[in-house]
Amino acid sequence: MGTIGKTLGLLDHFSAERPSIGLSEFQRLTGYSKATVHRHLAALAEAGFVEKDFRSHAYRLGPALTRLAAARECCFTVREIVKPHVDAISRGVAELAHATVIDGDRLRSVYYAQHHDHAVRVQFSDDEIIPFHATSSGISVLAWLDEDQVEELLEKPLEAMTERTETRAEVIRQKLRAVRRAGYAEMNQTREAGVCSASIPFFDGVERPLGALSITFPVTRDSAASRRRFICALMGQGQRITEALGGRPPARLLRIWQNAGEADQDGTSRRNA
Amino acid sequence: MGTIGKTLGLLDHFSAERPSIGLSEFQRLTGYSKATVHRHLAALAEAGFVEKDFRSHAYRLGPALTRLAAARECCFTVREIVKPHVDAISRGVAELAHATVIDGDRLRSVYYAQHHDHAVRVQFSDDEIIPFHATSSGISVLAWLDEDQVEELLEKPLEAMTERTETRAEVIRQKLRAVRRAGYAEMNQTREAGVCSASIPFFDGVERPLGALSITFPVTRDSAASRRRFICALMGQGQRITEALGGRPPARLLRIWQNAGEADQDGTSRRNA
DNA sequence: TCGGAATGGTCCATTATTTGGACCGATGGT
DNA sequence: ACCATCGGTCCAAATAATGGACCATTCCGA
Repeated sequence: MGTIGKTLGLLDHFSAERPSIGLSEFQRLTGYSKATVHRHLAALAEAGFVEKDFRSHAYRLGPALTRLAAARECCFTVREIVKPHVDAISRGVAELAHATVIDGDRLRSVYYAQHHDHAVRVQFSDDEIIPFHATSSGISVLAWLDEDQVEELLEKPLEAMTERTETRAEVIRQKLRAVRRAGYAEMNQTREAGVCSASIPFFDGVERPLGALSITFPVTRDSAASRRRFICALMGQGQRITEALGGRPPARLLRIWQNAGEADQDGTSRRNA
Repeated sequence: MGTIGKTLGLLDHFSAERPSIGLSEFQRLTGYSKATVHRHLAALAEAGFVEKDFRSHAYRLGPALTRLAAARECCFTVREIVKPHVDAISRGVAELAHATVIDGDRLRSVYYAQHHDHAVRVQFSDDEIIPFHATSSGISVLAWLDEDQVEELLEKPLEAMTERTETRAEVIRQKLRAVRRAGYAEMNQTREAGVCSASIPFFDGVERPLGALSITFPVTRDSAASRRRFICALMGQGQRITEALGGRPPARLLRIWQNAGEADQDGTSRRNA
């Protein structure tokens, strides 16, 4: 790795938990000599990527990052970032895939890709209301949201959108625990009769859920095998879509996804043998 | 300048207006050889600071920036960034200084610093309503806001908070033009009887106004000389506070501030001579 | 009050990396 | 079919990065 890589690597040692780092601490974290670390930090500081704390003590992330991130966001909306991943999912499983983001007390659709292989397919329009409690997207997001925020949302009365919609907060809390363990959420006709869905969440840079990626399909195509395919496809994109958004999934979730992927590999090879 | 500085310098060529740049274009922009530019971009891409467009064409800002910016924002609120600048202003002019940010259709106070030199001083509390049309902060922000957003705000009925509050949209539009030319806004008892204020806006990374920095003082201390002092102090912090926030003021405003600063220098030296 | 062990920071000869011109294949316009 | 331009690669020469020794300051316990 070249000098540039090393220097930029320094920035990765900052996080929400470790917002400022001193010279010696950096030396220990990186293994480079003090002089090297100091020169790298000086160069980063020169460009505004880090800044020194008041009495030239510890270093922390600098304003240039905010500026550049704003420039990126400005011409590169969530929709565009998410698009290729939604398209990939949709192509992969030949069903409706869509991405939603948190917008106050509900989710907002940012992009969806319809697939045209099936005569029977789920219709979808952009301006539909997507409540947390009645959709797999919502549940997969809630599962990784701050407990306080979850409670705030569950306190309000929950609308029963179909006869299968769960409206009891305690049952939903239980579901969230199961979803956290499973690494994905699936729902069967809780929002609209005849429609099932499966979802995984995606995250921002500090492991907060931003929204969800989901597959929506008619109940007539629901089976153990198809659900397995859908969930596998979602998990395959999970890490990629979060990274594309500049985010980082919780390590715990990442492990679940990876284990699931390996288990599936094994299954596939056995079937092929 | 070392290698690192050159590499990071590449990122500065991206902006809202030029969101993606090809290899040859970079070569022209920087003057470096194609090989050099390519290697720098490859290193940046490796670290996620830029990403290549679909068919390995142009480069654009990468997800790592979003991630790091989020980490920075997470432990480093606007309040903390703004604080030293507000304190500096307050100390410098011995008056109440405060910073506000846009919050929907009004401003929200994020920090203020009271000064205790005067027996008579403006009282201020955190939860006051700060409407755009009746405050210098609001006017200075409006002056640099999207025309569409300005119109949206001026369409609503404007409350007369004192007998001097301007409520005619057309007169306010006129005022905004004057404020854009002047580089600052000042108001005399338009929000509260006996209270004057002067403000300058600060900006995000793509030249959108975020909020304003202002000095608020009793009308009894209003004079041409004091106003001049206040405005001079504000303009002196203008660029710094925006940069600390990771932002960039419009070039046009920057020129106005610099010219004003130089003019004042001249004035001072003449007075001292 | 003192001394030791942290801390942040600098210097310089050695070392390893960066540099840019020449060169290659691909693409697109005329 | 041509030429211009694009992104990308290679390698000897030029240059910048490296880290151990060293210094000043601060902090902490005796």
